[in-house]
Amino acid sequence: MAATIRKISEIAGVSRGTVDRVLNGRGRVSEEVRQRVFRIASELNYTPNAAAKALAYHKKPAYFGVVMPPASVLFFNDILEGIKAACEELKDSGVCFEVFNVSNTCPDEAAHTIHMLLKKRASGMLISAMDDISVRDAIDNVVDNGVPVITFNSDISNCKRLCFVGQDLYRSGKVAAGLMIKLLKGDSNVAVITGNMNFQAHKARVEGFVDKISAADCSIKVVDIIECYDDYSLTFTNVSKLLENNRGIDGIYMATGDVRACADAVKKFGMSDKTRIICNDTIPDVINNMKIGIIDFTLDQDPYMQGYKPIKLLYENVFLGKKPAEFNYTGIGIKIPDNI
Amino acid sequence: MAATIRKISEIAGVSRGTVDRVLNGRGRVSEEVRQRVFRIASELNYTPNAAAKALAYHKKPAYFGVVMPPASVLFFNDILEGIKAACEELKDSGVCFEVFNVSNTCPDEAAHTIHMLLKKRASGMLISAMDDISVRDAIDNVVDNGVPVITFNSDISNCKRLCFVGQDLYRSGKVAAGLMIKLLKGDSNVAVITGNMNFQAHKARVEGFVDKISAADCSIKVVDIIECYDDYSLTFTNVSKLLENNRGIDGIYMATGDVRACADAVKKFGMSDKTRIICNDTIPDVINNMKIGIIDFTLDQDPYMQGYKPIKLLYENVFLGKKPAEFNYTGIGIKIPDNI
DNA sequence: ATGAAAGCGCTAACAT
DNA sequence: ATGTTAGCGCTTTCAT
Repeated sequence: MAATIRKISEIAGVSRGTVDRVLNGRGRVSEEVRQRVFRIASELNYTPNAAAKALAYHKKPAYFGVVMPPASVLFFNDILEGIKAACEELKDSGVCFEVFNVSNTCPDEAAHTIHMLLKKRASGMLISAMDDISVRDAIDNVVDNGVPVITFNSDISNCKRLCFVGQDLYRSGKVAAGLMIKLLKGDSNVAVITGNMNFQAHKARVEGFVDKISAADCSIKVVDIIECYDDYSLTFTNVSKLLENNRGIDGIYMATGDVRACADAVKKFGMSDKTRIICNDTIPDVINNMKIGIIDFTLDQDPYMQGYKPIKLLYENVFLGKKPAEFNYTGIGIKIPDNI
Repeated sequence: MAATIRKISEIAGVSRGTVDRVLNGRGRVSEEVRQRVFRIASELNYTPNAAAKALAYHKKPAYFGVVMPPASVLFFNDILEGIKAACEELKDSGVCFEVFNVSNTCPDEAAHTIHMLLKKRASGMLISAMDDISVRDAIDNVVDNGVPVITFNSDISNCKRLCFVGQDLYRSGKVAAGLMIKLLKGDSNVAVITGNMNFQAHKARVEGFVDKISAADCSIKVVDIIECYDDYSLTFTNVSKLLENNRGIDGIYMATGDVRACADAVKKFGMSDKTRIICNDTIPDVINNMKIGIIDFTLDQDPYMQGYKPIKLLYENVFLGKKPAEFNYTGIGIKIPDNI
């Protein structure tokens, strides 16, 4: 029989209310009783009963905030699906989540929302925002106030968040390389397009790709790594340069950037049969270009799970005291039109 | 505010006990009251509070049975992981699951266990067994007694089960074809190995593969479809025949069967560079053969989800009255060593 | 600083 | 056939 607050209170010779105060850090308990209760709880391997807690919180559910970009950033549509599904599952669990869409280019907006949520006495937060100092400071402030924070999709470096849920970017680059190796036989040249190598997130996939190609027993050469800063025309121009005059580019890995621009350039030069392209994420533009044979594979990062999992982890942490792993990587899915 | 049994009872002018009897079909209620209660419940859009239900069932949880092959069938290891995870999540939800491992070759054993579970008054069952008449009859008997059944991993045809969780085999064959098309350029010949074309489950993938190849604008010919009945030596012999004398086989699709036998034959003839192989499932033998370059891709059917999902669906159906979709297909994952 | 008790929505046992 | 009531484990409010 699992331990309960009642059992602990009987053993400790105090009331259930006191045990509740100790275990939930509500203060107003003598140090001696506090220690005794903690000791007994740990000896009995106490974990709170989720159903009882949920029922007790029924009238006034614990409040959580989710801070993320608007769904107009297409990719976040699927993340939102996961969030909704998790909330639905937890609807009788005594918790309630509110989503705040903030700009994904102006970090101050995120920081501001985070401060607001702390004021509103949120019991926890889920955050997907730019890796900026203002966001980092806001998060650290929240955590210092005893409120846990989980980052998802894109991590915030060196902050006090509880954990991160998202893709292992380096590994994703390796998968892309593994695929490229299967597609290209014999001596071949590939180019890599990314956003900005000064951003760790834009660099990681490139490194994974290059490392895997170097380590593999294959005759592929990475002939170019081009930063296009997520810009359409810059990408179009650069890819066009790669393809024109038949310079012998056999494959392109779009690590980060505007896939449509790349596809358009390939179409313009009629190189779709000669040039193998691997990119990321499963959004309409990519799907369409895969269907017409411009793009060979896209790597999916399971956005649904990137929404679903953080909600569950935050709930489990706050309500059940579970400690998540620091990094919760979502699967790296290889997609062609048939298995989307 | 969500409707509760109390609110319904007040509107209907009956006691909460009576409402409980109606909504849970415990009988001993007049037809007139029954109808009134149902009408009010539906008008208020009533759904039971999961936490309250869980707490009430705390002392005597509802009992569910899981009937499936032993974990010595390697593939079921991962399914069991999913089952365990789901059970852990539901541990305070007033339900309890017991797993029964039965032979996957002798269907009577499964049927017998199913009957036993009905006698033990199980509130629901999860079943993965041979598609045999004895199992079908046992399931129908259980369902006729008002106990829901969900099949998983392999479906039981034409039975009264609530739903199925597992792979869309036909679609899986199409994905294999999609990959083969990417791997083979120019005129090429592929062979398909399966178990027994009289079994719908062994036939479906082959059909998906062949249909996709036919529909695609490619110059691949399916030159042979060979039944090997999951037998090692038969598979080894047949694959050897395909490869010896350099008969121009460029690809092999192992739809169903002994992958190790196929890999061994390819090794024997030293054709690993020339012959592209696509198979199914992510088990040690397959992983090892992918790492050494014998197998190019394997298609994963997300066994973890095939264990996790049925548990959740059964719980949600019995406890929360949710109707699942009839077919719950798990993802078709394309795997190479880098993304396992 | 600590205790006592009501209540969250549902079930089950008992009473009528 | 229907009503009444005592829990399930936890939180919260009110006393002391």
